[in-house]
Amino acid sequence: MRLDNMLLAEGVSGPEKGGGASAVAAATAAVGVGADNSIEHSDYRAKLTQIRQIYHTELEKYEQACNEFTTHVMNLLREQSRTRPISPKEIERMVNIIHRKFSSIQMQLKQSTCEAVMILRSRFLDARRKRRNFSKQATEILNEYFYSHLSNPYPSEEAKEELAKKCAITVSQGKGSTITVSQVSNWFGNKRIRYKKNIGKFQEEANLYAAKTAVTATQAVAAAVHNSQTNSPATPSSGFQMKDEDFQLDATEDKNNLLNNIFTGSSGSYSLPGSGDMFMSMSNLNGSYQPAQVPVPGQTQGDSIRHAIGQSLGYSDGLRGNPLYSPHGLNGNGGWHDAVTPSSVTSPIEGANSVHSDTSN
DNA sequence: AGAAATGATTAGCG
DNA sequence: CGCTAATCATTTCT
Repeated sequence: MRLDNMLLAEGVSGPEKGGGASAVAAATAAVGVGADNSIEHSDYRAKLTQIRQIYHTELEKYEQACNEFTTHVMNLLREQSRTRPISPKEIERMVNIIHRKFSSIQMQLKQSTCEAVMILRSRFLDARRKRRNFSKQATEILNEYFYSHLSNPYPSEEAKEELAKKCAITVSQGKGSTITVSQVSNWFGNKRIRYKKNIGKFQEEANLYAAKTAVTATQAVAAAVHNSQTNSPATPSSGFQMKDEDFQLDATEDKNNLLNNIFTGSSGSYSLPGSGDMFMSMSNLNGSYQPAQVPVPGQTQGDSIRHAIGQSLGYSDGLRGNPLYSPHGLNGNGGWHDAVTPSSVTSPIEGANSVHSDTSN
């Protein structure tokens, strides 16, 4: 019978109580379709054993009830046999009827148990229902990679593995700690899409991570800042028609915010090790940088700071791919080419334009 | 409570 | 098979 097989496969039926461990192991093995589900197993196991227990107790109850009922009927028949003759055949027939009734009830039990297991399984396997956000550190690592490879954010298999490992290591504090390669792939898929869809929204993040990866070489920065005033390294001028206006339109506001955030260190837990030096340099470069609530004519000041950063930090891969500072790898069609098409952008870039909802002013 | 963020899944494409 | 785009379901933020 199919239900029996099913239950057996799930480890619900099969070995009677006592052999639980092996049964559960079999069950988890059966459930473990993939390979990467050694997490949260305990939860599933607990639920499964619960189901198993219920199933067995119910089954036992039914059996007992069946026996009791048959003996009861037998007694009745025996009593009746005094008043009228009852053939053994008739008795057998009765017993059969009773047994059939009870077995049908058992079928129902099995079926509902099966259903419960299926539900449990689907719940368990459908990770969407058990989504855990990655830890701060993990997303940080992933973001770092993403923004430092913004021109081509497609990590190779090895890179994915490494990232997964790195995330797992830094996260090793408790639940949901292991991040698999496919999770890394998912993350990058989501990130690419979402970044592309609304670049403006990610501007702050992009700059933050760009700066972050950049500060790992603060000395170089300091050195670069001094003689970068007249250099122009940051725009390779590769026939790319990404107009700066696109960014300026939607980014001026963000720019100021993020700059404030970066340099005041007010954005959460982010701290910039060498920010003091950098800030000083920047301030000197553009003359007047007011820390907090700038009245926001923004453009000039933001631009100068932008250039200062772009020039001083332009060596890094991260900034090369950063839309604020240089043409990024996104083409108009939505592709992520770093080989740029000569001089024909067939469609205006939607992602950047669509951001400014208020065209007035 | 509702919106936003986010990880996972799915269909479709090359 | 890996990617994109759309979508789902859950978590986190407001």
